[in-house]
Amino acid sequence: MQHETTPRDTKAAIHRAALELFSGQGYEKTSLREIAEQVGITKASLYYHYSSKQELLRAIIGTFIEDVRSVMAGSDELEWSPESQRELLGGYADVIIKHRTTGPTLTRDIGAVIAALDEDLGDLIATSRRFQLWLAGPNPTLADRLRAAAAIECLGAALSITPDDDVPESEIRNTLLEAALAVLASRTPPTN
Amino acid sequence: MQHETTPRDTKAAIHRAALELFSGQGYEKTSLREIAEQVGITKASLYYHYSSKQELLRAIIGTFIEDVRSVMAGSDELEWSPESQRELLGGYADVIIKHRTTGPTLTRDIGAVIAALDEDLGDLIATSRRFQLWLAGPNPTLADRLRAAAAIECLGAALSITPDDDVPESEIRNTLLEAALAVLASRTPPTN
DNA sequence: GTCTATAGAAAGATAGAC
DNA sequence: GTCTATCTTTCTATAGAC
Repeated sequence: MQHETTPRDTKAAIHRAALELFSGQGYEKTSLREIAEQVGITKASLYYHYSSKQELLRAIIGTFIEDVRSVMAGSDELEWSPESQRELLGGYADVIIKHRTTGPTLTRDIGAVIAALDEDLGDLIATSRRFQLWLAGPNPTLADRLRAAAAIECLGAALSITPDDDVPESEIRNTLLEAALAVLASRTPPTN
Repeated sequence: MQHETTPRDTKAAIHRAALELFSGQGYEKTSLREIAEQVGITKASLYYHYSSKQELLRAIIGTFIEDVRSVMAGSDELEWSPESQRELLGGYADVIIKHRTTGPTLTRDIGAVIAALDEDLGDLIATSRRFQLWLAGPNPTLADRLRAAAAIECLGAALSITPDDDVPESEIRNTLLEAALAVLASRTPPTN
């Protein structure tokens, strides 16, 4: 309780400001000048803490990516069953809700995120594919895989809820999880 | 069959090139130099056909936006019923699938799209909100509205399917529509 | 750790000849 | 309608003093 803008952790302040600006107006449209301005330092000082704009982005999305991969990797060890399906999907929902503030940056600036991931990208894509396939259940048809994609997309709706809405996170989680499971269970009717 | 790069419609060629580049690497990361290069003209010539980069974006998303709004506006005239719900949701799916190539640009560069919409934005947001509320059914709870958002998100999965996949569009449509309806029908179980 | 100053590149856009 | 040439602005990033 000594300073207004926190003591020596300018680094954290930069992180916060960047996250806020990236979320609000996108990665490309946000300049380091703006970030520095919001923190109250100069661009040059910013470079003391982060060696590039891309590294700043990496720092922001890092924990999210790690959490997502960790959950998805669970599909490599868990045998498929309705119960494990529910469990993993629930874990996925938890991660998304936990990182709700980082979400917009991730979904919106995919291009920049992909570039920032660099060598970790291949791994993540492969893990994601395995997860989606696992989610589709045993011997999945094309439609099953489509449903798996849709179920994942469903959980993404958590990002479209503004955090200051008076909807408790537990209700968001439950509602969307049930919705995603309903998607997986849905089957096209006889004909149409 | 007189020319390689089509006769006098440079404008259409610019449109195509821009759509391709925007989809591939994003709006902000694509420069007018790149677009001009791909078309085989200079930047200056490009400005003869489109007065700004933003107008080029407007031209690209224009028909999509109009179609989406048109479908959503249907909720203002149709009385809610399970049948009309299915009908409107189906129309929404059709629009998304129809504009699949434009989709990535729209979802990815939201910031730029919002800026380009400018005065049409307010209208679109309002229409979208009414549509979502209508979709949630009569006397919707918060959870109902969440499900409506998730159902819409569901249909967005159509954009994540690469067009050269050998999945027929009709199957995509049916599968995702049933999935979205399943979301709307899903209800959280007793306790958890 | 923070600053001033600036390098170097690339962007969007315009003027005016042909 | 297309070009060359150029303006103006802004960006990321670095050098070096304090």
